[in-house]
Amino acid sequence: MSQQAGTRRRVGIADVAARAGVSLGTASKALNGRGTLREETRARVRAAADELGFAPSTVARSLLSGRTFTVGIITTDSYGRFSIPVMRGVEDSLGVGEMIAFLCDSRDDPIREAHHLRKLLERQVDGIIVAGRRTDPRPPLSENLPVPVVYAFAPSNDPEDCSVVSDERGAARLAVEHLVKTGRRRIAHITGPQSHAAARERAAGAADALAELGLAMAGEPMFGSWTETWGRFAAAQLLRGHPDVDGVFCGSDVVARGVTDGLREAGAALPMQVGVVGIDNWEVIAEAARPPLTTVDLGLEQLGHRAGDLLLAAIDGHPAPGVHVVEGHLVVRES
Amino acid sequence: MSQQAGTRRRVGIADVAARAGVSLGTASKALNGRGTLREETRARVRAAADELGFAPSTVARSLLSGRTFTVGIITTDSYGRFSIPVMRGVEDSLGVGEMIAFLCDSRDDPIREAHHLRKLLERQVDGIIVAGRRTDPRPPLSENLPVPVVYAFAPSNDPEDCSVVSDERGAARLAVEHLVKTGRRRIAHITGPQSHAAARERAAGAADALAELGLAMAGEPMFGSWTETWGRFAAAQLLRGHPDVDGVFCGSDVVARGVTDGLREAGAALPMQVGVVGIDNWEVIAEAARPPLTTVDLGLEQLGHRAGDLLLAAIDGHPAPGVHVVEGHLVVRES
DNA sequence: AAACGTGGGGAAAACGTTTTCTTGACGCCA
DNA sequence: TGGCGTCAAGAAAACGTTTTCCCCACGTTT
Repeated sequence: MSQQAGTRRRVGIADVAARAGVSLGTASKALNGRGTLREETRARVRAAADELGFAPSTVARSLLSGRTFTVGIITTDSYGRFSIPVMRGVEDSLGVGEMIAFLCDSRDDPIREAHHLRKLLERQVDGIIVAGRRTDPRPPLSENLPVPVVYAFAPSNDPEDCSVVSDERGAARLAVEHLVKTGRRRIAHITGPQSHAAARERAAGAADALAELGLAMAGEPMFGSWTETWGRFAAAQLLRGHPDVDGVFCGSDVVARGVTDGLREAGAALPMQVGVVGIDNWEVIAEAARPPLTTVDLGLEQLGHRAGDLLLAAIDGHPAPGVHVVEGHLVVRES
Repeated sequence: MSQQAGTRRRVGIADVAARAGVSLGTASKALNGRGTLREETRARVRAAADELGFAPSTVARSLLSGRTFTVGIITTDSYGRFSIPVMRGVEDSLGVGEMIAFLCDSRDDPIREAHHLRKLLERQVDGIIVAGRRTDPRPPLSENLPVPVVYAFAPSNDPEDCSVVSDERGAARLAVEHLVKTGRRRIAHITGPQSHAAARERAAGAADALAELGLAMAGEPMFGSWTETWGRFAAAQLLRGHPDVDGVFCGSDVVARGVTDGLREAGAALPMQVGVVGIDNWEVIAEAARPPLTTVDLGLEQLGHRAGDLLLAAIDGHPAPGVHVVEGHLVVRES
């Protein structure tokens, strides 16, 4: 139990072998369940390992096997609302395979990204996940990498790469269908900047869903920014142009929150007169809104989990190139 | 340039040596600037390495040196508002030392934490950073670890450990002083649950600062929860009990945002009649408030950076046990 | 001219595992 | 009784570096 006072050397498998009175190789086999050994011998080795608190060096093991059981996660926004749940899902998925992840924050800087990539390859990671903060497609990491790569949230613009994305159009459809189901008929759309693929996709999805239900959107989609300020402003403007609007689908929870405030302060009764639905399920925003926001959860954690699973499969030699879509789900609150 | 079509083996230093016509050891010395070699030889080896795209295997290097140039970050809330900037700072600090971090999310579960710890030690990390999501002291990771540990944000309750914390009382002081400087005299405090050390410390700091300025707090500190709903409710109640209040220091931006809404809707003119200051500088909250929130930034990224620096120093044999405090700074907006 | 120092570079050990190959003992069958 | 198959375990190679030790050739000094 007690450590020798002097140099505290790492206890290696050689120490275990010596204590159990067997050779080095035998100890290895005993601990890994390989080879043919007497059960009594195995037990003796295991006991010795326990007594010494032996933990095998992953480094030595990696050197031999060429596998490190590590992956790299390169994220463009560590701060982000989006990459965090994705990372959480990834970690969850990797954990079952006894893998562990290196975290690299590229901060949207290609130079930092290249630097991180080099570091990861030097460390011989078994695979890499690239998590973006916007849904817009991004250029691939590099050509001819020696390890598999999975793009999460922000897909690669090479369709041969493996990407996992959220179902933006489906999310818009869920939101619109909820509004219609709750009796809304004159539905407007207030969202973020048109330069963002997410805003465009959600607008298109909403238009499609409305059309299929035989409805027309109340006015054109209102593109602006992902801010509450824009939501408030747009809501007031909307009410002036379309006083009879009874539903607003917003491109994000932040916008939706601004919209609820804008509508309420312009005299609309929420949720009776106008229903509002957002996207993101960002709880600190959605729950504090008045009324608390009904919203679509994009399932980012599942997305990350899926990305991890796909990467593990690719590492095991079963790559699944192409774009994989993860569905979201509606979270009904009071708006 | 072009790869041989067959097995794509990793290019090792042996390949470089062969190409440069020198021995393995010489190649190593040339690339690492060790030993005494002719400059011409060094250049030849470097050229060969470049042509082959040689990248040394960190794994092999680690095996020999016993150092891996990796650290583990164990965080109790990957989702979190708090650990993210901390991690960002840590990564920043480590990057200059060519180190890289493993990310482990313990989700506040001691079992997961122990599991992650084991994984990290197996991988022979050079050090560990533990990042919490609350400022309350936490039990140390484990006794007698073979690597240095630095606690960030949530300190260890063993004062012999190395912890880095934010200056909660100082932050409260900054907020109160700002209110006083802008002419407020009847200042109240609305904050989160008394069970949180952060709420208690900030309240104590505010009381101290007011006392030093010869003022008394308007009423007792109002403890509640870290929500907007509580902020709104408390603001209305405050105005009933102390109609002449002209400043509110809030324990967080979320609470402060609720307070601004509550005050405004109770008829107070902001920021003329009542000044409000928060803590956190959570931009999405603070900037969307009306008026945009003046708040104290706790300097979490610097905190993380500091933690990284301290860990690197400890790894280099210069530990600095004890509690290290990082100062925040005021961010003046319009409230 | 012999001894010595030094610059330049090679050979081999070391790190801690896993895995393959080999060896020895024993039992069974002819 | 001899040969063969099998079970158990040891010996050694392998992974890709770094580093120590050693050697050789050359120039300098006495």
